[in-house]
Amino acid sequence: MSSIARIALNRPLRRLFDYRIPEGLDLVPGQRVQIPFGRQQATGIVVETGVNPPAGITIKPVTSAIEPWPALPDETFQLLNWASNYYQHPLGECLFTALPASLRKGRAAEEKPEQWWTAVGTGEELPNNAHKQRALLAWLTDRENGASDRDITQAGYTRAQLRALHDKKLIEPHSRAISYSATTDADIDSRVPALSAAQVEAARELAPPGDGFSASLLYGITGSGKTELYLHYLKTNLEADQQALVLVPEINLTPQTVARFRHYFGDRIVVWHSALNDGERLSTWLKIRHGEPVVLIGTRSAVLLPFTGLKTIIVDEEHDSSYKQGEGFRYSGRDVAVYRAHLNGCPVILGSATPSLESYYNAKQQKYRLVRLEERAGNAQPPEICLLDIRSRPLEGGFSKPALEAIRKTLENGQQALVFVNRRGFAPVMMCFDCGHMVECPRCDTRLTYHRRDRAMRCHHCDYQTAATDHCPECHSEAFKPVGEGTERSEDILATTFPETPIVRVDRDSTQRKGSIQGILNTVNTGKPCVLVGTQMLAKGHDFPGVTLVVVVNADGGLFSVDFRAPEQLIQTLLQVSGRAGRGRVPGKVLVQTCHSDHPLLRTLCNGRYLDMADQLLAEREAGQFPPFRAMAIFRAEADSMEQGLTLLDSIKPLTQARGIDVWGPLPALIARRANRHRSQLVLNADNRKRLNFLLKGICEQLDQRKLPGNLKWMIDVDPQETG
DNA sequence: AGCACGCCGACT
DNA sequence: GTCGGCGTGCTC
Repeated sequence: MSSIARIALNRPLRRLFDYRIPEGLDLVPGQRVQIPFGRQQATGIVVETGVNPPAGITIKPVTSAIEPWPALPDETFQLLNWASNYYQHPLGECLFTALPASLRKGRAAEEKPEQWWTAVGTGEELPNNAHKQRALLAWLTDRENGASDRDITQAGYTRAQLRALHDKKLIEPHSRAISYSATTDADIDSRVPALSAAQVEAARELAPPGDGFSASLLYGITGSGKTELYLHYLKTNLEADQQALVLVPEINLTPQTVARFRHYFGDRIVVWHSALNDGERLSTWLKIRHGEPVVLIGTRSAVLLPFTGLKTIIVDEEHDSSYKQGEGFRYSGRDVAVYRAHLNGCPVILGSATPSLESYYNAKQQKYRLVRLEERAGNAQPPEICLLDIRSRPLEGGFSKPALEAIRKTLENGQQALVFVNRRGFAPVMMCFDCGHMVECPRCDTRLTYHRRDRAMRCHHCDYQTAATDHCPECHSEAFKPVGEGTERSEDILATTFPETPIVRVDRDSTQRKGSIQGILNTVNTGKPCVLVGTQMLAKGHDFPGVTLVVVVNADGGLFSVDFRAPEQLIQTLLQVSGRAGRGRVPGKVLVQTCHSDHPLLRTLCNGRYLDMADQLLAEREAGQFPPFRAMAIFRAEADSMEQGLTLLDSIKPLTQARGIDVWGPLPALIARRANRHRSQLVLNADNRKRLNFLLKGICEQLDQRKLPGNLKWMIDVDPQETG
């Protein structure tokens, strides 16, 4: 009896397909195979062998194994199996996301040898006007060993010139295996980075590799030198034949960061991010797969790479929401990293100045060890944070008089100001700008959201809705508007108020227009007085030594959003943006405009201690029974009409009725229409993750049996980052 | 996801 | 007469 292999394909199918294994072929899980699939040939990945074939189907044989070894080694394969189940995403798509594009298509797992060229002719016969070709030929003649394609294009010549010379038989190609330029030992600092007393203390508390799984939450305030600590940790603990993974948010993977690591690890440092091309991807993937002892710095997807000797994982800025993939296979790089460390029996270090409530909660539950680093390196002082109540104050483009005065003073002192417009957490919650009143749901402890389309106010936790009013129901003021409106004009107002001063806008639009954030920031780097206006982008990564004042235009959107994560993100962003101020000699000041200066969270913000706020926020999450106290998942639907999605979600709602599971919706998503697709959602909030997972699996199975119109799509988001 | 099959409208 | 639109169904 011949054996059967159960195989996953890179298709959005929640099923596997069985194939006969031909005589003499040995297959193991994780191995790539070529298989006939319908009328086409496809690449598959072996999931299981020796299974019983289903009855009543003619089983085709595997065409061939693409290579004799598993592309996904055991530990990576197990990790992806776990993730497929945890996130309820089709296994095939999960497995294939761990392969570079060329391997997904079934191409050989080897690098294309680089093309090298040498000159063989003098070029006398070249036409007089072929200056470029003549120059390239001369350049090549100078190089006895020839030059590679890459050398040639880097020297400023083109492929067209190369081809022209080749056609005239003046140059000759050879292939040569890619040689990596080795960093000379002199380039590498063999010492361990020097640490301050506080850093030494923190380093001692981190578990060394070799002691099995451990997770540490490194709480290190801005400027406390977390990167030094990572370097020190890797340098002292990582053995010469071991691999390490350092995850960073995309925005933090800058040449400067990589250079800092290269200084100590030379060519052992390898990077992984979205800007790599297919060749670079394959090359790095192969290094990892073949167990080369690299230290890989990468973004989210790096956590899925086929390491075979992984001994340490570091997740920098672990609170960063970009670790969660927002579409398709919606995994969290941070959470997968923790599971991977567990699977591997190795340590994982989660670092942040503003830890996520999830991680902080795990630390409080003694699941993670909490390592504190609360001393700023050097002698920079933390900024002073003040609240500026704007109730009943006339605003100009969102600014109160005192805020504009503060900006004026700062400029007069020859310093720079940063204006932060908080758009994240912006929720269309109706608020009275005179008395601060907001309309709450009579049945839930939550604010109603304003839906402009039908001028209705709705609750996202039950089906309550009511018509929007023009006046404040409390004080009848006409200043009754959705929070966040009126901030668009911030830049204009600044330009007319301070006509002599450059106003530098930093947001998605302005950076796209001018190419890079760096160009925009040149004005700022001169140190001359100016005002920076921007969103999220300003909060991360960049240092502005000349900025001594930060004005937060409106914090209230984040305080009273329907999204339960908004207050956490607000606090994190405010602290990160505050960290931009006063990095030079002059201490910084932060002015936070709000209609709720008596809000307990904002009051705590003024002492600048993140963990105090995290404690408060955790208490709120517990009271509201939100994650991390419960496990959340969202069924999302997308269709050509809102009706279709809501009907589908309505039909699965009865399936979700179970003890310990709260169900909210179905409701239109906060962004109800995107690219002409109408989006809706059904939120599940469970007291038990296992039960939630079991329930999701059952519903998926049922939905898979149903015949749905082609335009109607549904998906599951486990541990959602955006709950609007 | 691909890809084929299928059934209706406007073209040389 | 047929070319092609995209709805529906299937892939071991």
